[in-house]
This record gives sequence, C-alpha cells and structure tokens, in this order.
Amino acid sequence: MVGTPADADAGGVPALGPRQLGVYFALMEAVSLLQHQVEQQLRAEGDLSYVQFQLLARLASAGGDLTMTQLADGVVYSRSGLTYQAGLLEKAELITRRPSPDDERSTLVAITEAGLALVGRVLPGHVEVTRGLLFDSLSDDDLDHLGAIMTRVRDHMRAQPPRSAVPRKRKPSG
Amino acid sequence: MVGTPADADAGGVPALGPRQLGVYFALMEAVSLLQHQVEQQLRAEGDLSYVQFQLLARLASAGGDLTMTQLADGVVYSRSGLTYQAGLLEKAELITRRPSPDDERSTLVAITEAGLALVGRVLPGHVEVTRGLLFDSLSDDDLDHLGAIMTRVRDHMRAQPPRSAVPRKRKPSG
DNA sequence: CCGGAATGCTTCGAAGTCGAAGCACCAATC
DNA sequence: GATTGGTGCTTCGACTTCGAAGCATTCCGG
Repeated sequence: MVGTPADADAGGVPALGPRQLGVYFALMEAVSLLQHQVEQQLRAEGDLSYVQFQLLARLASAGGDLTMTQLADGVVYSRSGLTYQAGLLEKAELITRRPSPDDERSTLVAITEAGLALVGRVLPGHVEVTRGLLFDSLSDDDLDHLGAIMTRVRDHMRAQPPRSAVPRKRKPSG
Repeated sequence: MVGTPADADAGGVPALGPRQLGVYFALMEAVSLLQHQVEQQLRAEGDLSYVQFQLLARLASAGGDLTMTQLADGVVYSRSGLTYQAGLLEKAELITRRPSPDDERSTLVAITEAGLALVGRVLPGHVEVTRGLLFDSLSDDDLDHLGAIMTRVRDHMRAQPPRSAVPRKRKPSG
C-alpha cells in the first residue's frame, strides 16, 4: 500500500485503513478487467463499443424516444461525446434522430429495427462473459449482498454530484 | 417503424437473469461514477489523471524500481499507453527512467522525491472522496463482504485473460 | 560462436472523450 | 412585438488510449 495509516495521519487527515484501500483497489481493478473483456466481446460480436451498447440498451428498454440529454445520462459525461456516438450509430442505421415537435431544440432519438436486432444478438454473449468472469465466482448469497451494496452506493452517488447536465453558469441549490 | 415504441421490449431484448443484470449494471455505474469523481479530485489537487496516480502509487508501494511491463500490469492495456504516460511523468520529474543493468531491453522506472511528495499530497483527498462516495454507504460488515467478493473476483479474472503482455503472434496451448 | 525466435520498449496513425465556444430555439419580461 | 437570459445540441481543438509495426536486445538450439 501507499503508506500505513500512520503515514496518512502524519499528513493531518484521518486515514482510511489499509483494509478499505485494499477493498477499493480490488473493486476498481476487477471492474476495469470486466469492462475490458466485455468490450472485446461487444466489438467481436456486434462491432460495438461499450458506450454504444449502453446507448442502444437504454433506448431499447426505454420503451420510447429519448432526448439526447436523457440518453447521455449515466453513460457519457459530456454532451459532445454523445453527439459523436449518436452520429456513428445513426450512420450505421441503428438509431434515428429527428427534431422534437414540442421543443425544436431537442432531438428525439429512437432505436431502429436493426438496432433492436443487434442488441438482441450481442446481449447473450454479453451476459455470457459477465457470468464467466463475475457471477461464476459469486455464491447466491454473495450476489444478493453485492446487489444490495452496489445499488445503495450507486443511488448515494447519483444523489451527490451533478450528472450530464450541469448548469452552464451555476446552480443555486434548489 | 419507430412510431410505436411501447413494444420495444417485444422487439428482442429477452429477460436474461434480471437479478444478475441488475447487480451488474449497478456495479458498473457505481464504479463509473466513483472513478469520475476521483478523477476530478486528482486533477484538481495534483494535476494527475487516474492512470498517472495509479502508476505513481504502484511505484511508491513497490519499494523499488519496476520495469515498464511490471508497471503497466493492471493499469493500462497497451504498452504504448504506458510509454506515453511515462513520458509525461518523466517530463514532470515525478519518475525517472534508466536502462536495466541486467537486461538492456528493460527500462527501470523509479519514483522521485517529488513524485512521492505528490502522492502524499493527493492521497488524503483521494481517500476523502472515496469515503464520501463509497465507504459512507457501507457498514463494517458490508466492507468485509465486498472486500472478500471483489478480491476473489479480481483474482479469478486475472487468471483468465492475457494481461499486458500477450504473445506477439499466437499462443500455442502451453 | 551464429542465426532465428522471443521479449521490452517506442513510434506512428486511428479512434474516442472531454470542455469550451457557438448556434438555434424557448420562456419571461416589458 | 422586441429584448434578455436559459436550454439543447453541435462543432472544434486538445488530449489520451489502443493496436500494429519497428528497433534493439536476449535466449536457445545447433
């Protein structure tokens, strides 16, 4: 580790024990490995990046059109990143974009038949990879516990920071 | 067409182990959020990317020089990525590179005083962010369980795929 | 000792991400 | 109806990452 708790205390900040640091590093590395493998599979079976897969999956499960901002939420951390990816997906005819009738600033994004078919085609392999790498190592009880933990943590994090649409200037705390 | 999207689910997204998928998505999103916030903090307090921080931390905890390949392991997925980052860190005088006396192909990387100081300076904030976002939501028991799970999963994944050094041409079984 | 294969690292080009700036549209106010 | 500020998306430039190709060195069989 990068320093005993005593070292950290010397810096004047209450330390997080090495146990917590170990958990943190294991978590980050495991997810990094998982994500990398998942990307390999998506690229191989559907010529998709993980981001693109997330976007398609989000559209497929949304049950309707989404605006660009809604679509970006939780997937990319910049609007421009989504514009780029949406351009690729549209060129590949996996999604369509059209101006919203209600608000002409907004762009409504919808998934095409081809997009749905592609998601259906890569999802089984996706699940297969995650099972082989993640769920194989987990007991039924582990799964429950992990689910409970990560759901709680995610919701906690979601509440904290601004997400894809930070106010351009500043946001008075509502 | 895309006009009646209420049937999106019927289009081809089968329900494949919804419980596991939920855990998987929660895990990925939580880590993504955490990583993003951590990067903000590192950039603000030390002008470091997460990758750079990982490299410095690895060197600091190694207790000695590491070769480029050892350093890359688990941080980047390409050698060239490390060459790039090592170049930046060397230019910032946070690390030094010198050829290995034993094997002149190898480059030995060492952290400098400035590098150690920087790690010591950003680590408290880093810990602070992770505590606020991650550990605040975890009970003592959760921490144990999560640590056990992720360590096991990580080790399982490490054993599976080739890491930074895949055989250049092909790998005969063995 | 010599030649071919493997290994360690770097260079190069392509692709993706982000933040800032910019354009078009909506809403509120006069 | 015109002006001013806020919002949605895109464009642009800088930066980072990866994979393939390349160079230098080491290992291994003869």
